[in-house]
Amino acid sequence: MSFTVCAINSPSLFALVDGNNFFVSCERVFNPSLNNKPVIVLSSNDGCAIARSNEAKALGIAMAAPLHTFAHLIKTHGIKTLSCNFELYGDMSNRMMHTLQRFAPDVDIYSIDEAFLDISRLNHNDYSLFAQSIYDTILKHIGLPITIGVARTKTLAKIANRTAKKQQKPYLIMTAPEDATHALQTTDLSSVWGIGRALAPKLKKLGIYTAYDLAIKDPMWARKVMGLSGERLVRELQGIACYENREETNKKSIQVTRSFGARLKEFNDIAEAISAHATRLGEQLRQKRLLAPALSVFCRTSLYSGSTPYNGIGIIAFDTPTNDTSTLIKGALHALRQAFQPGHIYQSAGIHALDLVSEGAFKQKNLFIPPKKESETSTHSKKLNQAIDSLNQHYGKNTLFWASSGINPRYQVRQNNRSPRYTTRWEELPMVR
DNA sequence: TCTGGGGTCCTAGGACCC
DNA sequence: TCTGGGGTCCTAGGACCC
Repeated sequence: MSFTVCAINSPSLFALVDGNNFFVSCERVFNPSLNNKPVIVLSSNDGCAIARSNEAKALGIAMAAPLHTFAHLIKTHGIKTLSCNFELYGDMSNRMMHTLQRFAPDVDIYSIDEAFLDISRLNHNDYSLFAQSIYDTILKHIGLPITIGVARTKTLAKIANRTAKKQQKPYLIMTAPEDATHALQTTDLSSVWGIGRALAPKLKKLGIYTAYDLAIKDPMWARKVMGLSGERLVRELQGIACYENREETNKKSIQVTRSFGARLKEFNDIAEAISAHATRLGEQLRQKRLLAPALSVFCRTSLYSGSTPYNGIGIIAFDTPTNDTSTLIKGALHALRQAFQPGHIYQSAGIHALDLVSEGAFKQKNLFIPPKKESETSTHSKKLNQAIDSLNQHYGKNTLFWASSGINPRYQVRQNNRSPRYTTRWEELPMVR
């Protein structure tokens, strides 16, 4: 096969670092009795599997499999099931990403457990040594096992990483195009980064079954069949980088969505959930110094109940973009009144803020609010939010909360077996006896 | 009893303008 | 009686990711 390599004087090179079974590995750091056992971390409400140890994968438990579909295996194989503990995983992720920054100046954090290191200009002689040293450091300092894939493009680095995992190696170096051939031939099309549910069957009908089959296509053909992203994908598979590391940019949207711990019918119960979501949204907006110009709110019934699902949506636009919790709650409840219809059995509700603007960039004032009044109220609410945020940061989430979120709310998620938040709560610090 | 939650990017089509 | 064509912007929805 003939690959076109990109410009010879500055070939790109990426290392994809990916935590192995990340959530399970985070749990094992603090609970070694989980080692070598089938372990599953469940989604909120303990609904389905969102992380599986290798032992659990070997039992045939699929990603996102609902708990009840493998309940019979739990007893017979002694599977440990844990409720998710995102406070712990988020903190472990921060530590891992921070450590990775020692190895490359440009780290693109792609998800909670993955980062692309742009190592184009590092000129290492031996990338195996480099990868091994990353592996050793993360294992020693953070306690997490990782896998590293090194290749000319992000898409190939993904494939290198996946292939290394399959071979149970800590890393795979795929710097020369010919190194990639075998990995591409043994990677199923549907495992390629960017090929999902819709494209895989479409391409298979056209006789493309592996990553290799796609890599030898003409990029312009791919453009016609799959659009711009298809063209880029084929080029990436051919070793021509189309995706650089991303600049750190502001988030464009934030959503807070939860399934309820029980099915809910009453407006007031759902209003409490939405109020709690709006509070969380406010915290996140303020932390990132962002403002929401508008919100959409939804409440929906279960997709699996048998009856026709209902999904109500309501929208509220604010006079001026805001991150004030009290304003967000009022607006969200107003929007919920549009979304809610009596008579349904609701399963989840959420709130979604789009088109976020940064606090600094937003100077424009609303024409219809007298400047003095506006600034007084906004200074007052700013101080209140700051006070609540700092109390909650210091003493733990929900030390102070808004009464509209309910004292003993019925929406509360079920978490029957959540591990302690070892690294972020003083009172949950691991004890050495 | 029981089926997650949080993101980004691209595209097609409509509205609108000249 | 005749009723263009091209451009931009916005939005909803689809597809993808973890």
